Amino acid sequence: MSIGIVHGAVEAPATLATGIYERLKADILSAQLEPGRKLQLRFLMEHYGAGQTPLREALNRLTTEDLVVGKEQRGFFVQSISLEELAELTKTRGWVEGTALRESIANATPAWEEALLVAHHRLDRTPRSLNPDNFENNPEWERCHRKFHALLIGNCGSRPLIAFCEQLADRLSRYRALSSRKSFRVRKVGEEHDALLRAVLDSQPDAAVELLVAHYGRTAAFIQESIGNPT
Amino acid sequence: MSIGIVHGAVEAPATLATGIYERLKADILSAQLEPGRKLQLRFLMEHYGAGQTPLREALNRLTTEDLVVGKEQRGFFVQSISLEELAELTKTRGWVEGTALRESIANATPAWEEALLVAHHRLDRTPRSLNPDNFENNPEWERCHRKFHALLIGNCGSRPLIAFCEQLADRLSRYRALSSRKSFRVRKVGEEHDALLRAVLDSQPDAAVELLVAHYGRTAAFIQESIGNPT
DNA sequence: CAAGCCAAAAATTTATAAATTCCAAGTCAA
DNA sequence: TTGACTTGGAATTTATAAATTTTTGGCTTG
Repeated sequence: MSIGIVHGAVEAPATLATGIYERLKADILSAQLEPGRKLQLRFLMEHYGAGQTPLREALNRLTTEDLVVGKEQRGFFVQSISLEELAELTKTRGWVEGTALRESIANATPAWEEALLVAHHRLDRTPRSLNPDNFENNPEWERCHRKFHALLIGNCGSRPLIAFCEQLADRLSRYRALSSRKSFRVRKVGEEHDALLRAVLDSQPDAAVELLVAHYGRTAAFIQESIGNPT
Repeated sequence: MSIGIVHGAVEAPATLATGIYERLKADILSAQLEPGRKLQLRFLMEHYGAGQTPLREALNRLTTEDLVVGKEQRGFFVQSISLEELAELTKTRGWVEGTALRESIANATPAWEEALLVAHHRLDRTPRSLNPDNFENNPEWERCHRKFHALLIGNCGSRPLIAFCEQLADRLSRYRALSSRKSFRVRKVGEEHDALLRAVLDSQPDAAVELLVAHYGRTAAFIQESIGNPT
């Protein structure tokens, strides 16, 4: 999910199909298109203002990413969610990002450590909520958070692994979006990031991986609770 | 790359697009469509006997799997290969299948161990070459081999991880196809599989993972040699 | 009440049109 | 004369509109 920013301006996608793809993906990840929903072409054409071909292409790409399921001859649906999948994704993310983080630390360079430090600083500075009283999700914080985590594993030296981690993060972000829609309570994660950063900069892979896995585990438990108990 | 066999008959894909997708994927993996080749719609339409839309859908799916690259407004190309990617894929496969195998062993059940035993037996029984004198790749052996390796990691309890392993195996199979095209020498892998099976059945995860990683490492070295030195 | 048929809706595919890129020939300046 | 830059047309990709299947849900009929 790369954000195409060039000199402050959003780079226009060269083709309609990729534009639709990005918008559709964003709408699914933010759960504006809710899990299980049927994606009828007529509706999509009207909603996104495009013909069938670009839509069909976008849907096919998302199918490979498991965000959309295509039942043959019966149309496309937003992939449905389940507590089981949440657990499976979290478990897998822990394993995979664990090895990626270990490799990243093993390959550590000053430049990487400094980038990590900066990303953490920015994350720390960015307010979690747009509104100090009522929680209102701050997309800028989301970006910083994502960037920080991407950087943690980004030094592992395997582009396929990084891409897989991104995919897992995408699939999990849908659960987070649903959670924050139901519950206005917010978990404090600042300390967890602090400890993680310290372990990484101190070259303590075992501790770092343990902290990372625990971090994801707590997020999953939090989400599970807020989704399981409808408010 | 699931082979759709039901009661001995190949299940016909419900839609043209998925049929094309499977054929195109097979042709890319077997390197009949060579790396870097431009995939012109006119040629594909003629060659696969289909319209543009199903082809376009297939290409878009393959794009997400990194088997095809789509340059915007400039068409589609078979993903090119490089020794660098070979190394990266091999390394990643070792890491990921390593953790998957560990989990599989941790979750071991009698049924799984027996399935593994059977798969190994079948692999052992199937001749590597169709022709005893000159090497001629036996697709049945390929299937058995793949099945054995899939089973090894298939008990890990994470469908996303299994899917990722399959994708890595797909991307690597292209290199193997190119290698066996250039060199008629064949590596003996029977003993490696034997040792691997024994370590798994003896519940020795460390040894098993080491054997698996070494197995993939040797395969990569073999391929690298035969591709690097054109015969 | 179940099975089968018919009409409407929806997905898939083909055919047509529009937009973009590519290539080569030609022009101009150095 | 050479090299870089433009220009026109052909080829190709992308998008829209129309046609073809396939499914679905209701209705009739046994």
